[in-house]
Amino acid sequence: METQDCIFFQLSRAGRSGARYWHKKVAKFGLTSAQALVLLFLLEEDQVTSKYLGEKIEFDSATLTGLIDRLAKIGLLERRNNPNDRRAILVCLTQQGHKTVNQIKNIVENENKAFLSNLTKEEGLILRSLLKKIC
Amino acid sequence: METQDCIFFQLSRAGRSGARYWHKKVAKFGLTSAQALVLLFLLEEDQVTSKYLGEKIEFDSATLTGLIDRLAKIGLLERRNNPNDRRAILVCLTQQGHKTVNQIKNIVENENKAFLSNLTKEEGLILRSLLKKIC
DNA sequence: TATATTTAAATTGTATACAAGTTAAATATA
DNA sequence: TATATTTAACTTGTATACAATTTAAATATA
Repeated sequence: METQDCIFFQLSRAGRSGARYWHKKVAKFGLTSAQALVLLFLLEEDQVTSKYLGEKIEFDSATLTGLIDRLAKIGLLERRNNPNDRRAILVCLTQQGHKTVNQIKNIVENENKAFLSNLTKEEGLILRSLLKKIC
Repeated sequence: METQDCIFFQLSRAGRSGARYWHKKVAKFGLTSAQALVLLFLLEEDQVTSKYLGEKIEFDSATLTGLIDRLAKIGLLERRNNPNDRRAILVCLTQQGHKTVNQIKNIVENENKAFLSNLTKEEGLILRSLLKKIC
């Protein structure tokens, strides 16, 4: 088997390729690709614990702590106390965070299409379903 | 569009999932997932420049410098002078490197199959061809 | 030939990514 | 209730990942 055909190589390369592409699109907002994804998830479900968010997007708790730190530092979200559990935090979009993520929301669908422009619509759907199946 | 269906998220997640899985399999050799991939490429084409290797596997030159450093430090490869170009190096497997990468070679195909066990053989082929198309 | 430009690696700095361990609070159990 | 266990987030340390810069050597051009 050629190493070029090794699935671990192919998935790693595709993940990096997507992240580089996406980063170029969100850099204008001062964001990394991972940060932009976190914000998009928070637009769907705000005021969630770090634990919940990490399970949703499959981010390690250590990774998420750093991500939240940096997004808080630039004023896009904030940690709030969780009244139900003093160990936990609530990750909340700020007003500025809402503004920024709405702009990202406006481009994400088109950038998905652009990134997959080498595929037909059907191929795009198949790719997504296969990726879901293996994760 | 749900963020779960964003291709940048899906590719990032799949890449991380594959890397975690592969790392578990090569950790017994004291290797990370990226290191094991680099060694597999060197098994196919040894004594190549860092530049060439980076283009082949789409690794940044800075990333590769570090990877080569660490693989050299544990004795699996070495930098040699390139007689044709004194700026360049030649990345070469050591005897120990050959020994280790041959053991990895023995497991990589089965681990590919195991990782993709949720897919049929056809689906696996389709996934690979779609990933190739977008990279 | 002398100078300018380009190029291969390495370096620096920031951000994931994740294993392992810590801390404080919640929950289970004696 | 007192103690043990579990849990959420954070911390620490190592390894990618990559943009930007530096260094030294190769190549192009005046």
